[in-house]
Amino acid sequence: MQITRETDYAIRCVYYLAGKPDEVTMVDEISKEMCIPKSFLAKILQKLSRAKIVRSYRGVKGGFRLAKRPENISIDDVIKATEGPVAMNICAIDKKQCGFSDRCKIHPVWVSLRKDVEGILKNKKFSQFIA
Amino acid sequence: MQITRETDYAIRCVYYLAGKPDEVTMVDEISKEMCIPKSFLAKILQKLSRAKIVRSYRGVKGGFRLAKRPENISIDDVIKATEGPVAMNICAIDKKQCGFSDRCKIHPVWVSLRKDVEGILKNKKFSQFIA
DNA sequence: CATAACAGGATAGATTTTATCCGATAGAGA
DNA sequence: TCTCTATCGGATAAAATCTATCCTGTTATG
Ligand code: SF4
Ligand code: SF4
Repeated sequence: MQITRETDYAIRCVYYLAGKPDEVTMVDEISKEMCIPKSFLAKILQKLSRAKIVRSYRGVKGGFRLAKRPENISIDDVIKATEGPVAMNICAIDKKQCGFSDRCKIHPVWVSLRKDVEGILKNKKFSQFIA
Repeated sequence: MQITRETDYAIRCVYYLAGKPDEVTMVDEISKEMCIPKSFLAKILQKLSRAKIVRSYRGVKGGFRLAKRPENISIDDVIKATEGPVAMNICAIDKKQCGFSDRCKIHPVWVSLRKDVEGILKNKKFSQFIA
């Protein structure tokens, strides 16, 4: 029912980077400022990087920077990057995941709820959270 | 992000019982009809019983029956009984669960989303699902 | 009082979560 | 070019949670 710590960290991390979208920031700084275990954060940033939410810079003076403007990154994007699509039940993503779905009257509840929640989270852009 | 199998089973189980709200049904029957492992279901029914969603009858001719009318049982009630309050993040239930919540601009998103989702699920009564 | 059916506690395998570590790689600057 | 720094990516693992089963005890029926 809940997002994982990993995803929460990811959101906090993007939130921090959104505060200085033009600077390259080291893992170590984000880790300290946002209270996220450094080695774990490094792994999370790799996922965000593959999802094109952040860009990485290696070597001396390296670090991370948002790959897009904060107004073009939603909370939903970050969740997708770390733990896949939002859904409150397996059948909301893929009906076939449940052998019971053909006979199931509850199924549409999850499909519709997913649509609602996804819609809300897609509308939460990081530009809204900057201090 | 997702409800557990246990909760899905619980919902299916209440759904089945809602189809015959005045009969006492054995675990074995629910198990077979709804494709739920019997011993697991027995445990789940204990939780539903403690939550006053079903009533149990012991001894010969025993089994389970809804403790209320289907129109007075919501999906939210069942989720609460098996895995506690609906929330997409720890801080949506209790701000203090996260040491970062005082400084956190994302926090209100989860509080508001929780309210929305809870509202939707509270409105899904089992009377709506009867065939 | 024999039997049927639930109650509740103990247990355990599988999976997921939450990390950590290390060798490899790439870039900046001397 | 050489060195230093910071990320990359894979391996690893402890802890927590999920999923499920079993067994003993209790209760009610006929
Ligand atoms: S809601 Fe119905 S279709 Fe979806 S997982 Fe549960 S039983 Fe299957
Ligand atoms: S959203 Fe903010 S307050 Fe909530 S858990 Fe994450 S960091 Fe903490």
